[in-house]
Amino acid sequence: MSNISKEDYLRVIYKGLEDSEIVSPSMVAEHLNISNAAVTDMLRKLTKEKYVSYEPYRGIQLLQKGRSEAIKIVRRHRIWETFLFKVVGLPWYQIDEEAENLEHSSSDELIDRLEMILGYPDFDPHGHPIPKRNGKIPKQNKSFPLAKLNAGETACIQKVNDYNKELLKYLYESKLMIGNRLKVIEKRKFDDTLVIQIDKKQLIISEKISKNIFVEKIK
Amino acid sequence: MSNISKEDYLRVIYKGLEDSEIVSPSMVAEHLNISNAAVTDMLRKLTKEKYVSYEPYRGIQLLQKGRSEAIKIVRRHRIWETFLFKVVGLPWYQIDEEAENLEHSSSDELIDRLEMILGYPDFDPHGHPIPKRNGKIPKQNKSFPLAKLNAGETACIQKVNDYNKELLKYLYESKLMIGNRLKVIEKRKFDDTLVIQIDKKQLIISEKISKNIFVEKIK
DNA sequence: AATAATATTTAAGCGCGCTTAAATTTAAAT
DNA sequence: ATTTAAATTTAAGCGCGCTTAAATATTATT
Repeated sequence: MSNISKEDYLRVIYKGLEDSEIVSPSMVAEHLNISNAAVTDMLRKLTKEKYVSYEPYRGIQLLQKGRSEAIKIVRRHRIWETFLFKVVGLPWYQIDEEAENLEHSSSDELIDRLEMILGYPDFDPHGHPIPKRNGKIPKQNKSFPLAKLNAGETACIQKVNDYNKELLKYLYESKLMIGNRLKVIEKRKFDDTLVIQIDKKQLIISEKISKNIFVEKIK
Repeated sequence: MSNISKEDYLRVIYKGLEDSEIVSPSMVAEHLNISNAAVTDMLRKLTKEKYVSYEPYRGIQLLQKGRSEAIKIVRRHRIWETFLFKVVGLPWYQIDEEAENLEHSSSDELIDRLEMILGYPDFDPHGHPIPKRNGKIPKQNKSFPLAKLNAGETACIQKVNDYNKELLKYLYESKLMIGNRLKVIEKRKFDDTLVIQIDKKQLIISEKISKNIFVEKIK
């Protein structure tokens, strides 16, 4: 991988904060595939320039400047993902990778046009909200990892983590996609492996996968 | 401007060779807005890696490796330009700038899909041929700069140089676009300023502009 | 409370693509 | 042929984002 920019750091930090309270340097390093030392370096710069605040072992926080910058980048990323999926027709599991490259090379005007062509969508193909031009973020129902569902419960897939292409490919092939409904048949005590029913087929899902799928309960 | 890559150098060299026999380091420097010394540096690398051959004051030549690489980049660039114009709807004078950024961030698969969506066009919106996936380049009729046309002659605009956004904007506003027909009413001896007729209106065009417009004679 | 494991920072260094200023080469003009 | 102008290269240096290895700080374990 070539050069990682400030934008990548901010995106990863922002996405990290979407899921968990605390985002540590090592998490960032892992997502960007770089060394911890590199993250320390960049955090110093981002701190100096008031993008983030940071205390060792207490996690990274986005300051106003960093948050609004990150939202712009996430907006670009998710609009590209949606466009690549709906208009260009790239496969569901490939759009994240491609958008990651394009997001750094697009003017605001281009992004706005893509958004218009798409009809101002609220969510991207992986179920994540697309920030609006003014920074507003579409609201989503409360959701939780599929891993926490119990036997007998039914739910609907709201979003999935797109950290890993292989995971996405697996989900795609198993039809574990946004909006689909599923039911937990069995939850194995020891390793939290789930047996679920989706689309009239049964599927066995490890905890490593199910924790990346976020669902809403169905009343 | 941030970092210029090998790809930019190769694209500029290739495009330079489309128009003139000799491409010098200083021409490259000017087009990329960097110093001559930077070009010297990069030429050393490109020569060492067998992309180009080069003799001072005799111009830069593309070797096989460099030529095929350059063709790929030009292909990406021109497909993006066409897509941005026809599908996204960005203005004619803005697509070059935008494509210059996107061309470095696109997989071959993405480019191939865009090309398919466009219906495998032979030429981009500025009239330049789009190399095919296999490297083949659509043939064009012989053309020459509008500046060389004489009073009374009629011609058709085949392509325009897209080096400069302001130039393109001017051409756009004057309807000096691809395929349009024009007639030279008068050619002023001293400075080669042209008076032309296009679309029933008369236009006065300096030599600095007319040398960037390439036309075909109409029989 | 002492020790082990983990997270983070520091230090030194590297490759890249750029810069400016000075030196050199080639081409053009007289 | 000599001078002048223009193009090119060399030299020194810089900022960036990365690396690895070693040092240090925090948290977890016993």
